[in-house]
Amino acid sequence: MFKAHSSVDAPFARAVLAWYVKFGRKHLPWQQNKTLYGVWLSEVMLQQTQVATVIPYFERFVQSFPSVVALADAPLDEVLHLWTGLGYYARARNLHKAAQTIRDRHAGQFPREFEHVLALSGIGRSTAGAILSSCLNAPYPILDGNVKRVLSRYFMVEGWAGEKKVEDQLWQLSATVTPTTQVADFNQAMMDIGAMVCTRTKPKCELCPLQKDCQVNQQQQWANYPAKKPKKTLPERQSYFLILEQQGKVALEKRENSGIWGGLYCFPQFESKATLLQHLAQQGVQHYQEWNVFRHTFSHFHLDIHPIFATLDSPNLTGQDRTDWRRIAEPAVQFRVSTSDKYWYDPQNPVSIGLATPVKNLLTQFIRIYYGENGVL
DNA sequence: TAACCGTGGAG
DNA sequence: TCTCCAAGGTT
Repeated sequence: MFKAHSSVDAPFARAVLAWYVKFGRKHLPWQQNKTLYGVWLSEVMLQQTQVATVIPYFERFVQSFPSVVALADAPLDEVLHLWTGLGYYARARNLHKAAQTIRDRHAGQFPREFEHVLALSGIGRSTAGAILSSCLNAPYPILDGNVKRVLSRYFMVEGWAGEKKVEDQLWQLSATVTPTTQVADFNQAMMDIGAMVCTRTKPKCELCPLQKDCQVNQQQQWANYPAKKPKKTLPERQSYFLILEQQGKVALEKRENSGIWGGLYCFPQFESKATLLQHLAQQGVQHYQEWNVFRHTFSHFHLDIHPIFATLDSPNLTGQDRTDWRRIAEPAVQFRVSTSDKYWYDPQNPVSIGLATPVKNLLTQFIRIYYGENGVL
């Protein structure tokens, strides 16, 4: 495991640190009154996610869960609720699990030792280094997308960073240029340079503190570095969402804790229109309404969503309970949703559960139609 | 090693 | 409308 190698007096580190004093970001929410907990939370939220997207989520999260133990003690549904729309929901599940590990095995204190941090769910080498360097100035390099781009260009590294050989080389380079002191500012500066100066397209080389010795700049080759990842066309899948209404409430199911939208609540899904209609027929429902089809794109496939709306309009439920849905007529209570995997969701009195973005949007659409413009979500 | 895992902004 | 990809980690 490489630690930082460089001296702050090395030209690379000096240039980067001097740039940071003048132009670096110092006013992001998680940079104020730094705590290991807050920095950890921000680093996880920022994985594969842009700063502007994260800020409001971060604010809501620390408001609801001011400490590691508060997070650990919260129901997972509440955590996923606050993560709704941010994507990569395994991050939220891992965050919750790690908080419980910290509560139970580290006396509620976020660990300060690299190996212990790395062992927590959802924290890899780069995130562990980012947390400890940012909070404690511990001498660990980082390697996020920004740093990869800066180093790939400065040293003109060949090959796609997804290949282990290339990634190993970038880690080695990062450790070599990272100083053993002032690591917090240095690492932040490298990310800032990557995000603000050494951008993917049209880098502002004239504003870069590393311009003089940057190999890509000298050869006017920025467009070719870093190497692009080999692209492949995303497969297309179809899914039929049943939006089943009864007395103003909508049927939702809790998804498995793994896979896409893991742990979130979703409309009952069907692979074909025929199977959905067959299901409806079994409920004695004859009428339905097809809403507009729309495409939702994930990182690795397209999903064409076909929403089909129907109503269970006979309120006198004789107690026969012929359908799955009628067995769950009791609405879930706030904070106790997990006890049932199917329930009637009341959009006017919403419980705290995780909802995928298309589900949330369809619920909004439902409210507009069913309650008019005054609905609550 | 490669697939899996979300969403939204930029161009 | 479509492609690319962002403060990556896990399986």
